[in-house]
Amino acid sequence: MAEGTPDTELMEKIVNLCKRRGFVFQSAEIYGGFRSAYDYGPIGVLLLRNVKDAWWRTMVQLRDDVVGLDASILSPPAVWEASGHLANFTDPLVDCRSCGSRFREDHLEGDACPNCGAVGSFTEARAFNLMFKTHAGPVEGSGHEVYLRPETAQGMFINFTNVMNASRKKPPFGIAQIGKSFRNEITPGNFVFRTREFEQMELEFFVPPAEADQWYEHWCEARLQWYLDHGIPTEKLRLRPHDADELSHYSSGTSDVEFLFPWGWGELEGIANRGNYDLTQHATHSGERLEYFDQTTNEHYVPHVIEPAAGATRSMMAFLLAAYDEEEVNGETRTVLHLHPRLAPYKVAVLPLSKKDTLTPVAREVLDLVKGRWMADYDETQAIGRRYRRQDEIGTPFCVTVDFDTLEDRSVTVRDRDSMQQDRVPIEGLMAYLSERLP
RNA sequence: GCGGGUGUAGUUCAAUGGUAGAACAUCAGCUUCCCAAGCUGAGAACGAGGGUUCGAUUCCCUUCACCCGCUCCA
Repeated sequence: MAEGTPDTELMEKIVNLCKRRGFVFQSAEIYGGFRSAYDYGPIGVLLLRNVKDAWWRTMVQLRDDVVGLDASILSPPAVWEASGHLANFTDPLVDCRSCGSRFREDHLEGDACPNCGAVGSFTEARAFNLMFKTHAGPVEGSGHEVYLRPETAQGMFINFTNVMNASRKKPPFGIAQIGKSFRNEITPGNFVFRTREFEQMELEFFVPPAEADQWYEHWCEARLQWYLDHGIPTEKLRLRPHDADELSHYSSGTSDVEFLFPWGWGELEGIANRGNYDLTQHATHSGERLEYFDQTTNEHYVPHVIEPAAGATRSMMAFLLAAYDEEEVNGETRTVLHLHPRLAPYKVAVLPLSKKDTLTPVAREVLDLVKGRWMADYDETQAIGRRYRRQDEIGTPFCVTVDFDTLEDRSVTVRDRDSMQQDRVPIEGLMAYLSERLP
């Protein structure tokens, strides 16, 4: 597929699969649907959770210099005044009175409408703030306004000293958070790629100012590698440094991790060198000192921040797209998700060869054995081949089949999703067999 | 929000101003059944609201949603 040519066929297949098998549903579908909101079904919630768990494992569990946080979604205006979001997180929009087209004022060059060519036809610019505003308490009015956070990052900044004191960490160290954020996007779209309610996986990594550049490089490499390690092929992934005129108001350097979606390259994650902007802003506005005192040099300093900020929901979509495959098997098409085992919704499916009562007790015994350790599915309806296909379609790495020989030899057939190879394994050795092959 | 397109079972498609068909999928039954097998049977749809009409899934209006552009950035 040539770059820039939308592969709508693949997109439709993924959207259908999501609906059919229970990954993703349109929100409020029975009421005609609610724009830009999606519900994650029985399989989708597992996949999304596995993406988040994989991130947390890499970023928190396996590091001794990162701790976690779960900050509130509702927050007072002061936070967003300090962060700059009230002033800067807006799009100045103008309409052309002549043809009705709408543009961002800061993207226009000159006074003539790019659409119809009318000169001087623009309305006054209206500031469109992307933050959702609501009211706390019983009285609606100014003074009771609160915002839904448009990013999780500010939670880490305003808890900087709390976390540092409680965890006894010192720079370089990071605070990680996974959670929902909300942006009143003018134009959501591309399925779950851009939605008004979405989930982020963010790290704020606080470093001595002199080390900022090297940590920025570190995180760019580390984050790119994370996607490769979890199954995104190298030709569909790239790191793209921002041009100077693309940089956010706070950033002195930003690179995006981008995935080649069916409609073109799209951002999965932004890694930003934010300098000391955030801590300085909050220190100024709150009057609190947000600094670190280095005992070895006897100096106070405001740490610089490197921020890898990833989208959980759009990453999930990227993993789905990358894993999707159709293979010819005996003249039939096999739809299979080659998901990384860590991300697969179910790790194991237990399939009694026949629905006959004689096999059910053993099959249940095997299921009970496995499900204490891994998410497992159980399927006994219709032909065995069909059941293999069902599991292939949702990316289950291993199918365990209980047959009539099992009653005699206490062994089961374990079938590998990718190679379609089968091994005969004693039930007593099944957990050890699977442990060698599953995370 | 603007321009263009599209809304019919779970999915993909038919047909029609007068009782909406199919395929695949799903469910039940039969089959000692290891790669979407076969046979029998079942459930299941005109996005929502209004109008025109004796009668609207079909024509008109409104609305909601999706897709393609403008835009956006996790």
